[in-house]
Amino acid sequence: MPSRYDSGMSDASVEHLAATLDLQTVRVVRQIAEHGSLTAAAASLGYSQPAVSQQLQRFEERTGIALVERVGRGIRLTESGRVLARHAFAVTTALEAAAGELAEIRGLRAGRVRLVAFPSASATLVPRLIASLASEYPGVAVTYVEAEPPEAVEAVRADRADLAITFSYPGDRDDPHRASARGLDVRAYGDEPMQLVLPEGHPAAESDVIMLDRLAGEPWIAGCPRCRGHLLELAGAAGFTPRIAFETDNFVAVEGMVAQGLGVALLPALALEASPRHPGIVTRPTARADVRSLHLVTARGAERVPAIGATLAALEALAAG
Amino acid sequence: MPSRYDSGMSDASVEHLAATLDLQTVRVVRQIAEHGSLTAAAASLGYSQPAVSQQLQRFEERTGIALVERVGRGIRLTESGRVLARHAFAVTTALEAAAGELAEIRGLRAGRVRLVAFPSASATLVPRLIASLASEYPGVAVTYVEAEPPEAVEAVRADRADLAITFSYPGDRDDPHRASARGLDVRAYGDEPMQLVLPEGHPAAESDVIMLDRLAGEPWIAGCPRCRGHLLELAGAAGFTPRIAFETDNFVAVEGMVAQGLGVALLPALALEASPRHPGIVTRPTARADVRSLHLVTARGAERVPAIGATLAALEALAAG
DNA sequence: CGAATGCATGCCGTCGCGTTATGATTCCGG
DNA sequence: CCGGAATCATAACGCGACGGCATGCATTCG
Repeated sequence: MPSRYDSGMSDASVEHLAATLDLQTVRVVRQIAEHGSLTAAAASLGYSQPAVSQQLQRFEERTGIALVERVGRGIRLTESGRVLARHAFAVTTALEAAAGELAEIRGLRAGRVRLVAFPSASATLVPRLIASLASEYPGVAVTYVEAEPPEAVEAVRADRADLAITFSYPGDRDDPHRASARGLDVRAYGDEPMQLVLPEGHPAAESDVIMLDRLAGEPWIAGCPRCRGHLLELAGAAGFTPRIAFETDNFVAVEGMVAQGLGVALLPALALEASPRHPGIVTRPTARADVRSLHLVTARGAERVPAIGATLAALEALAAG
Repeated sequence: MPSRYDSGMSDASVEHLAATLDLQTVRVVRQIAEHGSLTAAAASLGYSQPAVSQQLQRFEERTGIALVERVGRGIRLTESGRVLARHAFAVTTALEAAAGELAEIRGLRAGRVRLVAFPSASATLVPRLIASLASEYPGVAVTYVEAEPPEAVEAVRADRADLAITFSYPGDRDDPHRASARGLDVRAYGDEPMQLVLPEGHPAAESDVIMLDRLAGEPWIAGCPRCRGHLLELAGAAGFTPRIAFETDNFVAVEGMVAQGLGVALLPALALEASPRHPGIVTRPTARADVRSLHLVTARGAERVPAIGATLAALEALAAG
């Protein structure tokens, strides 16, 4: 014969109980344990007294677990109530720890951003960026690795980096705007002028700008594979196929070779800025003012990550300054 | 100049953030961290996919904290998301621990009940009660202390006991039904017959029941103060004032004195049951079938505490059996 | 014995939070 | 290169949880 004293749901599962435990009840019970009365708990939580009263009633009806019992004109926690209050401390403490860390990240007092950029940015753009971030947000950790555009984009996709600085040139078959960056955010970050590099005294250097086809017969010193692709693209448009005499991805070496009269080269402006101007060379823009485009690649929505947003903002400031 | 990349709420307080952290988001993020996709997290939580999608959006709008970023056709957690996921484990673990303990109590596999009862119940009612509880609910801890009714009620009020077994007699000025138990629950637990105790061979023992006034001239052996009060009350109703020859709260001693012919006594049935019948005495009910009433006193609503409810049910079963 | 205290109750408006249906991308296989 | 599957976002909608306020009831205190 069932007693009138059984709860009627004594065998409900622990999982279901955990799923129906709500934070409000946990907070309420914690405050009741600390203040001893329902009214004081309500005031402490910024609620009206009936609110917490109903909160408890809903919980008790839902779970069949009595948390408080009336005594006189007040209440006190039952055994279950005290048990929950004890755990409530652990729960709210863990939540506050989480909130603290999130606030640190949101306030840019913590966080990290993993940069990846092409090599010629390593000596110019990236150091300035890192210095700017470090002085403004000392709590944000910045890491940096070098990688050519295709690998850089892949690093973002595979979550090995947060922000990739890439470049592309018109006609580039690996243009980050195209398929390789599908599902990512790509921001244009301005254009970088291409500079022709000639030995001092080269006849073509007499004019301020140079038609590319004037150098059709020169031996060329090519850079990295993609830079070489850009050269071939531009030369093709100008109606000739350049004769590649040397190849190296070391820009300083390129300048040295040009100074030695071994050939001419086409270098992006950043590469030339990376080191003090090598003696014995001159640089001229192309007549068509050719450029390569810079891009910032992130996961979609990543600008809302404070550290990444701050990095994007710093990059904008660098471009403007 | 504010950048377009700032969140717009970077200085909101940690307290506010902790207050707006909700359990659903914590659970969702935990599942996303474990399953890697929003759809799988939804399935794991038993929700539809849009539900968790909106849950995340609401959180991000409320707090300005991005938890996920899109990549390809999927998502991944941001830095903040991973931080929250890490803490989410602590939070849900603490909640599950709480749920587990509550379920144990609800399922009567744990819990405690603190009993307090009057002395003559110690040897009869209480042992049977404890034995019954111990065999049916081995996980429930039972403690017991002896106290006379006024102190027993006070123990419940002061949270030194959960359940008091008390008695009262008609006209009792300390009747638990009255002011002393204000704000508590009082349940009637039947009546206990009062028995007159006479030495063997006493002339009044020849009849099956005894009119109290037949013993008006006898010396009386009184029990505890309240028992003495009951005797005075009944004798007063019968028209005489008993002459108290001895007083002791030791019921066995009372029986011994009666057996020695030192007087007669009025004892409750439970006191007589507590020990084997003392030789040389006989017991008879009073002609008016006088009784004292038993009561069970708890905090209001305490019957919903599983261990206390089970104790009440066990007491009912004992009374019925 | 009236005033004050503490909790419960009833009523009600709002909005959080689910659902289903549908759209927009992305990825994959033929 | 082109459907189809997979994944998340969006829209529309309904319900119930959850607040507040006003009020009632029991207890306690002066």
